[in-house]
Amino acid sequence: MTAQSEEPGRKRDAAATRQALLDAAAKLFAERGFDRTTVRDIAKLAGVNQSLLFRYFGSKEALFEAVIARSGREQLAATPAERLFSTSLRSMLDPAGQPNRALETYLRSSGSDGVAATIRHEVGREYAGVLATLTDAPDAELRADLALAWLMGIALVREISGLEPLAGADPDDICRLVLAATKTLLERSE
Amino acid sequence: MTAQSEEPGRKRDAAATRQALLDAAAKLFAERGFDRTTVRDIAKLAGVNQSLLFRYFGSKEALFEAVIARSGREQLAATPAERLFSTSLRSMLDPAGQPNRALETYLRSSGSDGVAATIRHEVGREYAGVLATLTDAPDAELRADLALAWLMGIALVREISGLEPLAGADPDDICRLVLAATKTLLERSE
DNA sequence: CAGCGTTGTAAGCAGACGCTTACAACGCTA
DNA sequence: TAGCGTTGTAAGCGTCTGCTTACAACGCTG
Repeated sequence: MTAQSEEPGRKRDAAATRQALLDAAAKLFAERGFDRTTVRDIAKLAGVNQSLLFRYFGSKEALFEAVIARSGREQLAATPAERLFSTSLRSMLDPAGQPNRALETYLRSSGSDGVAATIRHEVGREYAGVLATLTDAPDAELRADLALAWLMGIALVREISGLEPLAGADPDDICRLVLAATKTLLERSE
Repeated sequence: MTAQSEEPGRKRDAAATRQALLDAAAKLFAERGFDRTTVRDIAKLAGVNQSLLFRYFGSKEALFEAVIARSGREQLAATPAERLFSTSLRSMLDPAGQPNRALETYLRSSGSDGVAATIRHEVGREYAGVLATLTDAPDAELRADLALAWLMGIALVREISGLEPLAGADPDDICRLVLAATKTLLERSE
């Protein structure tokens, strides 16, 4: 646990290797989900030997947990509640250059079980918890779950199924329709 | 291609074996999706040797195609357009004893590619096409896609993620909220 | 500089996967 | 009843999976 040099051009840098694995895993888990990402792919993208993945993280599931723990709460912490829905919607509609891919990872790992399922559950609960603060209806949490479900469904049908015209539609048009419909769900009564 | 005896208690009955494989595959594909269902599981549930699966269907993908082709268009043919959304919604909310699991299969196979992806695409297009007849808005098809996306998202979050309170909510409550919100999407301008 | 923990590499293990092959048992027809 | 196509079985092929092991290279500390 001594101080580590930060200069580039290094070899034998455990911290850099860990980070490379984390970055590679975040990218691949978001693109393919947990099951369809192999430890060999992650190690190859990170440019390191695959056995190091197990040395530093113990298992593929533990790596997944580390990835989600890092990226999952970033958007929640960075986005005010009243903008979370539209921000997340736009984030999923615009695949390019989005730094936060927590929901994408969530979606593409929806078939997995084990620890991956547990983590998915927690991420979903946190998003829904924030969305629930947007309405004062007695069933606020159910409404929030339904809104989140729509988000996931749109991303599912658009990015995974490629259903037209949704897949090629203008994000603005989608936002307009969805936000109009969710007004009855998430607005305050006052 | 001669006539086949239909009496029970038979052995060496190719038609019955084919049907057993089809039934077993339909059940498992709906429950686990394409990738997570193995040909060994299908053959075991059908009570036949797994090599017969390849004799009668050629490949796992071809079996999937046969399953979808059979069950996919049943609900579409049996349900009038104006009831398709609520019927499908209730069908997905009530997992027990539902004869039609086309959308469930669609959902749980969302991670697969290859022929499975193509078939998914077609099933989605057919559902959306019917839903699009419910509104006379110029962007009717986009609205239909969004409605279908909500269906899929609700099923995803409810049955796969198990997010509460959605997962344990009364189907009636869900239907009420969702149908109220989709009124702005799918109603006619009369 | 000797010793030793740390970082990295190469090879391989056991199991699961889709699919194929070789062959046995059955039953129709000539 | 002899022949032959059909139905079913058992075994295994090649590949991929997550994960482990054995070992080499490095660099700090005594």
